[in-house]
Amino acid sequence: LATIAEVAEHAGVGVGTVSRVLNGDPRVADATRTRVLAVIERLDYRPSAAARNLSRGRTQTIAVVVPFLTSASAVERLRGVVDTLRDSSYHVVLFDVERPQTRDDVVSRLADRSSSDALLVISLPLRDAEVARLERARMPIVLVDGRHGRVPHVTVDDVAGGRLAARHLLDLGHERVAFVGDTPTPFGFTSSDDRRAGYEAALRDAGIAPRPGYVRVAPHGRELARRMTCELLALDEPPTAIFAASDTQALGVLEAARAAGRDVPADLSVIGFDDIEAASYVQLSTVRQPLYESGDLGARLLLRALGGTELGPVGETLALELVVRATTARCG
Amino acid sequence: LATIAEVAEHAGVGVGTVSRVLNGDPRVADATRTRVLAVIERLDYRPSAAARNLSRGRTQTIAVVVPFLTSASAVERLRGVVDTLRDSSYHVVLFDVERPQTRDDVVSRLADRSSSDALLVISLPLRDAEVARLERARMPIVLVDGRHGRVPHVTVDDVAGGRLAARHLLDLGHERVAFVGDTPTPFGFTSSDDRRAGYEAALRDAGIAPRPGYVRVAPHGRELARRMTCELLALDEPPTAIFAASDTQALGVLEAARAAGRDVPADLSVIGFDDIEAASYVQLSTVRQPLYESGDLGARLLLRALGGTELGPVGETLALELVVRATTARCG
DNA sequence: CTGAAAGCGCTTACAG
DNA sequence: CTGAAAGCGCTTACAG
Repeated sequence: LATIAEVAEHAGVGVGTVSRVLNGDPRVADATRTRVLAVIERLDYRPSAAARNLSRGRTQTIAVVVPFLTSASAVERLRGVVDTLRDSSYHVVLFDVERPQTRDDVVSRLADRSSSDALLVISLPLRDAEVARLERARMPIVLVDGRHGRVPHVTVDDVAGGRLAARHLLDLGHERVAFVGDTPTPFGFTSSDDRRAGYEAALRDAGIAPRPGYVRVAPHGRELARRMTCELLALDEPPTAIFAASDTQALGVLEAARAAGRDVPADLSVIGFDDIEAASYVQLSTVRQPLYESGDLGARLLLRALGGTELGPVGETLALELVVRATTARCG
Repeated sequence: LATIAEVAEHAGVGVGTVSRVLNGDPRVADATRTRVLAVIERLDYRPSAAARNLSRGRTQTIAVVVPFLTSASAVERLRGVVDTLRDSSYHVVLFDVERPQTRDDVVSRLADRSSSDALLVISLPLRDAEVARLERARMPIVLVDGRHGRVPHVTVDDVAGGRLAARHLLDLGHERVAFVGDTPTPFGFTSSDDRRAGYEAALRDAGIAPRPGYVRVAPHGRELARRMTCELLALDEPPTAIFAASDTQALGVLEAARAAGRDVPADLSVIGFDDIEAASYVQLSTVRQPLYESGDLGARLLLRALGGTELGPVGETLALELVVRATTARCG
């Protein structure tokens, strides 16, 4: 309720001096500072963020865009971002993008320095036109789980990850290895496709011909993965192993296996991707990608950019790791 | 980059007129409006949020405080909040509170109309002094999964929920029923205690004397729940059923049972609380509380308050539901 | 070390 | 229907 003018009045100084005290400017006499601080305390004065933002031209705010409900992994990345930003002086404004329409609105509105100082985008590709507009607005950006030639980003090598998963199954003697993944999304994700490419490359390298019907895709989600698996298990020659493009989908695969009376891993090996928390609940073998760390690193990069460091179009690639638990075993 | 003054200049009008066009004020001639809109379009003009906030005295921002990593259920509530607020004109500023220290800082800083218009607090009790200060700042507040005499809130009846869980186990013929829950937290949560109270009441009603050592508490988390269960299972007379105060803890219970070679539900029945997504993965019986809906309803209440409706200290109590899956069965 | 004043970019009575 | 001007509450050169 109190304003800087009232504080100045009560302390018998000018507003400029109060402002200097507020901002830790050293050129204020100790006696004056003490007096001003006492008045601030007494009046329970808090500077208006809105006024400060306007006059400084900064908002101390970072906009974080994330497709929230879409995947458990996005939440994990967000945690990394929020944890890191908490110790900074920046606030996090959360934009949850579900529909492509919302995505477009949000991204276009965000190219606006008056509402946030910087932009962190999780698991959402940016179009060239959008990047251009953001650059024009001189808005620092970092992409987490996204890639763009002109924007700093944090990713993993999904193709290598797909290879890793498939090779694990091949090493266990499996030859009938199927893939369950995502259809192309309206947002333009490519992770699932990249993982499939890695899977196919690994099979090729092992001299195994691709089988028709062994690659299944549907919109992301456990339920549809379950259904695709039902179809796979009903084939004349069903797979002995399945690589799911995400742990969420692997959970659907496990569900279908259980419903079909297939013992995992005796009858069917299953491997996922991500290592979300639920993966360890069900002892799922998977390819771990550092989700939390990706958010953490992305936030750090952004803070560095806000600190004035020119990041350039750097891409940080985080390491993947095969995590063998109880859902994969030797074939036969 | 463009300002309202430049738009006005280019359109040959005053800034007031541009402002009126921006805000949909009807008293602008159609011709003028068209001309102004054309200039806005051409200059790619976007009003400065900071300037608007300062002059309107509102920020179009809702601060959401949530103990984020602490529990899967908090994330689910947050989803409900964010989903509902997305279709409003309000932005969500996320405050993730992990340490009690952070909690205090955040809550005290938040009593400030210049940085947000309203406050939504998830799973965090508010102290009287804090409520008083918030009221003084005339800041609308809603508590989700919290209770306070003077603040609108959304909760469930945890005592009744505890009863529901225990009675389910009793109905199945169990007499040696243990409880695994949380120690009092520095934040002052009481859900676990309330659920335990319900559990104890149900046992009492059934004429079953409380057994020493059957009630175990530790800080929230799967791992510690696992350890407590190990101890329970090592008792001379181990329980035949365990009620965990949350699904997260129930997952730890299941882990311990598996490690100890106890078949669930043949040797041990397990029931949780919450019905987080992972519960269905592992076929966990549980008491479902509407997590997403609690966030959704909380956000709606807050929007109503922001719309000028006086809410009063209403408390909305959502319904609980027993969900029987595969981890509970008849005793013996 | 400090004050007076301009400026940040909007909104909104107030006149006309 | 529209313009000129005050006001929102800070920050920051500019003088002194």
